[in-house]
Amino acid sequence: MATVRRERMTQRRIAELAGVSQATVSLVLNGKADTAASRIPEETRQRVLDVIRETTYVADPAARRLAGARNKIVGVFTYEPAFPSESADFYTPLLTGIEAAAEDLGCDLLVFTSAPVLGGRRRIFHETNRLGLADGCLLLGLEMDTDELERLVREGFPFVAVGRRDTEGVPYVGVDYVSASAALVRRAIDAGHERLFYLHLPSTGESVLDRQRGFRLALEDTAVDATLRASDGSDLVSDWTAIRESGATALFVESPAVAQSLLEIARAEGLSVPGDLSFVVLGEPSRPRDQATDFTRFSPPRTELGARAAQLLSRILEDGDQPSDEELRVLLDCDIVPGSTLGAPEGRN
Amino acid sequence: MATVRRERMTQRRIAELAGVSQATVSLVLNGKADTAASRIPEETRQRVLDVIRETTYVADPAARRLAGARNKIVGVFTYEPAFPSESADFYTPLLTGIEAAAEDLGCDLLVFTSAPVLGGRRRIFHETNRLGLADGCLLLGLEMDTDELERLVREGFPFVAVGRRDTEGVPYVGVDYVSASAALVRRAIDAGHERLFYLHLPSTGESVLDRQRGFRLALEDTAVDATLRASDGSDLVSDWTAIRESGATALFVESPAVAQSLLEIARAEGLSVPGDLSFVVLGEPSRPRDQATDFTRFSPPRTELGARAAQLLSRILEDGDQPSDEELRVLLDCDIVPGSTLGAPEGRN
DNA sequence: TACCGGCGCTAATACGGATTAGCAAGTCGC
DNA sequence: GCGACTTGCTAATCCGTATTAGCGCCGGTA
Repeated sequence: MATVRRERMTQRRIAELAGVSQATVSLVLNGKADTAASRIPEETRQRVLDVIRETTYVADPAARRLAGARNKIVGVFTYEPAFPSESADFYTPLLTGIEAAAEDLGCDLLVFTSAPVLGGRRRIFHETNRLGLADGCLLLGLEMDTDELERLVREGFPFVAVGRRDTEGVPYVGVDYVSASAALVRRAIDAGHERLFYLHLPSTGESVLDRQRGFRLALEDTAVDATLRASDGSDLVSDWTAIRESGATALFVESPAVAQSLLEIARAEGLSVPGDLSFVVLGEPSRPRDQATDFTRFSPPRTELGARAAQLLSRILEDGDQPSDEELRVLLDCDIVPGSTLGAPEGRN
Repeated sequence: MATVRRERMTQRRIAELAGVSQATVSLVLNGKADTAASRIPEETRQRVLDVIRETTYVADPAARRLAGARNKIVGVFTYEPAFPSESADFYTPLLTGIEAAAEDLGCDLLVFTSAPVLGGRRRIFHETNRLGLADGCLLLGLEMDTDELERLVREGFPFVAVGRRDTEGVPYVGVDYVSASAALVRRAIDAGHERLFYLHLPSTGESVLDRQRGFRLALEDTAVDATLRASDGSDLVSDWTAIRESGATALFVESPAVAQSLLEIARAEGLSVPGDLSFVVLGEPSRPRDQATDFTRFSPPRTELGARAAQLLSRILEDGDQPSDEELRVLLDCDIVPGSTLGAPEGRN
């Protein structure tokens, strides 16, 4: 026999029922200790709270937001759709961390799936963007639009990028790909390789550039020879030709999928791995198919990345102590996975 | 030399810049053809639009929402955390479909990660629930709280459950587990099995009960003997004992993980599958480990499930024609995967 | 000339909650 | 007995947008 109440509960109705004013209800709910709220006696407070409990009233978040209050809503913007299988393995661990942190912090996640694709990439700022509903925002993606980042900084909208960003004033939690890449290159050099080849992605995203930086860094002050080549994996045959012509004994590949394909080509040609050719993957294992081989590689702590980013954003949103400049730009260490595709060169050529 | 504008762009400022009133700006942006908006001449409209473009103004979603407009925000409530690996394989396909549909519909997703766990399960209604921010909500989970569903119905909050629900007035998109389960049982019977065993989950969730219903349905008017037993998989030894004592030649198991474990036990005891014992899984393949075996099973169209649910919700939210009662309660067909674990009984006992 | 209707717009208000200034009544001090 | 202070609350305002009633003006009509 439940009465159908079509009208929403509001503070005004709560106030009527409790015999107080709307302001009092609001004060009971949000009042800081040092304001008028402190002057509301326990008895009144309880009366209001009782009514709220009976009516199961909850404040309208839009109204709160409009009035300038925080809502504990964290925006999540992904530069590509997050769930489809192509990108799922990239985003899922991040989202796992973000979700866990959000749950911990009592935040909801607003996923901006509606962002339209313009110029081949999703845009944050578009005519119906709903960024403003969130208290702040997490940005995920291999590459991000510099203009948009700058605009966010300029407008003072609180956000944290997942992945290191060059853009000034952008808070981020990233992975130290420079060190991790350099460490892997040094392993190869230590194993005796003198001629390396790096097949990297054509992107100019920070993480891609960082890997190249690390790669070059490890070569400094050595006599080791290296060839770099950009490839999107669409013409593996010519990639493979270039690799063989370089005479490299150790092949670094950024894309795990490409690495797997090249490995299959190598084996098909009768090469032994790592005897004739060592493989090192400077990318993140993703789809199961690419995990068929236990590549020598690194393993970025993606779940932690997501969680740390969410926590950083939450700190930025807090009223209290603001993170220092260093705390706003965090790099996490990347584990090295020894794998089985890096060995000493057999040096028969 | 970007001037630091701390203040947000508003319609009022746009109005000043364009030399019109705030109302005009709003009308230009949202005006329906049959209202005052139709009387704004093209010239003025363009002047306003120009300013909007220059300033890259976007409306504050909170204010829009407060003023009664739709926000194109679809709430997503999961009864368990959605991303962690235990449940990822259940939720991910659903979310894939939901995300795709949401993108298509221009909606954002509000994931209620903050819902606190009370009494072993997440609660929709809690002191700080932000359901109201979304236009409507999708509910995901194996089991849902009937009281909460009833309350949603009573309050007239638009929502769609993923999975069939018994609760009256609940719109859902579910899977026809009854038919799919019955079909698998009939296959077993057709293969010559006369003694079946069904190890089902102890849950009383609709999908779990539907499988039992389908199981029993296929037995009607047959002489086939069947044993049902609830198990949460924590005591496989006694489960196994019960199975063997029943003399069943075909074993139906709801949990893929439990099925895999039992299969290993069976093989360890020297039983051949499906020769000595057929296995049929009445559950959804989830973790990779459980996909080690090509079980005879069904395969619910989970991605489609998510997409259809999102689309249904969107229709409910539309102003136009409301879905009929039948359209509010959709059951999708479930594919049967022949697999390799169901065969004719060798009947040597 | 007085009236009517359409045009182009604006003033005013509603939405629900946060916040501040301040009112009325009581208490205290002297 | 009067001011000062405290207590317990409320009125009023603001947030940014959507929407409706309606104003002033103009051309046309009777």
